[in-house]
Amino acid sequence: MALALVDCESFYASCERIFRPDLKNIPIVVLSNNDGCVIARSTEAKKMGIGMGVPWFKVKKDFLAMGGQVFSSNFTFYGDMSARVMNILEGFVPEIEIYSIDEAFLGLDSLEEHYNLYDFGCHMRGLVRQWTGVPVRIGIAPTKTLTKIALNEIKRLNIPTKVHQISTRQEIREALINTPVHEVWGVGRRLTEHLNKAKITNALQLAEVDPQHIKRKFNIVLERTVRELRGQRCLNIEDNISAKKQIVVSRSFGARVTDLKTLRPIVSNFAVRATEKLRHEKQKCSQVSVFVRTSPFSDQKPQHRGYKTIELFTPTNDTRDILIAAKKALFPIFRSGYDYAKAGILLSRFTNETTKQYSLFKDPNEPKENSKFMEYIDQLNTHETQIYFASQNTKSWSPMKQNMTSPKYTTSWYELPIANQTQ
DNA sequence: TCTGGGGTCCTAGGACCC
DNA sequence: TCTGGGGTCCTAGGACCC
Repeated sequence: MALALVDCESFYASCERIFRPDLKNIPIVVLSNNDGCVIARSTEAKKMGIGMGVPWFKVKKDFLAMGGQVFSSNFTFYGDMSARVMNILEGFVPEIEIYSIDEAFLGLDSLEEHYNLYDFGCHMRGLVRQWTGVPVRIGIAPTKTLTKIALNEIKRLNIPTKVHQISTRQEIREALINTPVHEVWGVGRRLTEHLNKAKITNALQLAEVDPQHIKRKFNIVLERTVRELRGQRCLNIEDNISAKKQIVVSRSFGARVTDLKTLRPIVSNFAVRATEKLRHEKQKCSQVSVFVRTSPFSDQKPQHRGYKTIELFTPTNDTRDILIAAKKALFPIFRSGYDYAKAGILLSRFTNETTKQYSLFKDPNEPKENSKFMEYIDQLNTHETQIYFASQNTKSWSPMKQNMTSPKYTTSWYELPIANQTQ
């Protein structure tokens, strides 16, 4: 029984380094949209004490003064590098679950009898590194929750190969003792508080509680975690990819928005993007929600959060329908006199694109279904937007600040890295 | 001055049924 | 004045993840 968890080391920061060898050993941070928070740090930046998720403005001065290098996020590039890494992993194993942009679980049960899994891991790591430049770490263990712990052990034990397997009772026990309970996968801030009160501070203590008891005192999710820590597999490799249940497009604004005239076109842009994603998933939705909110951090200013859901009688993935619904949802929740900092749209209640369930009460005046129309627009907009809807803001997709983005090295002909340039 | 975005799962409680 | 028992479905909100 063995699974592996492969995770890319400081993924975004590592990506920025791939075509910039001059950044080797230089501290790097990557920022969220609007250059708001730090969302990735290279090892050197972590050593400097830059925390995950800290507001950039709080650490900017010190970080730059110490010679750090900063990047705005370049998700087009990271997404492409991620796909390359996953593609390689897929070639090695029969079962893979792409868990996030920088992590994948691998099912190794059928390989166990043919290979030494540790050597297998080292081999994979080497090839991923050689073919993409991305450094990965690999944790091997009987359950998903334990693979996470195996990964953490790489750091604690300072394992140079960055591959670690825990499989014997003794190895697992040793790892659990050294894992603080808040580092266990599935144990967040709230649960840590409760567990600490019950004198449970490390993973071994958690593993030794009766799972039934945990279920009664907490919930079934934590019960599964306990069983997984004991080596009982509760979570399997889910290779049944995607089938999303909701799609969200939301952004914080670079500058506060106070009037509907500015806000409406922004929300329309979100709606257009969300519906593109929906068509890409080959789904239709029958719920459209819009939210707006002020900044929770400007606590002297009046606060407002608005949220409204519109039901559609007939499931759709036609941008025109979604735009109408978005407008219907936005108008009643918007209030003048507030400085809005963020807005977003959420599509939900999906049905498969091919099934047609018409409402008994379908409005006969609703536009006729014409999927070809959206298909043509998608084709025209594949690489850059050429066709806009009238209610969109065509000048800026969302009013964002973002000044330090690296080139789209691998996805744009105009931004390819140049080799052999004189230094 | 400046604080991300996109997801999942579970549960309690309300609405409704007979 | 007195007002059952058992069930399903849905949703908002909480907690967690990266």
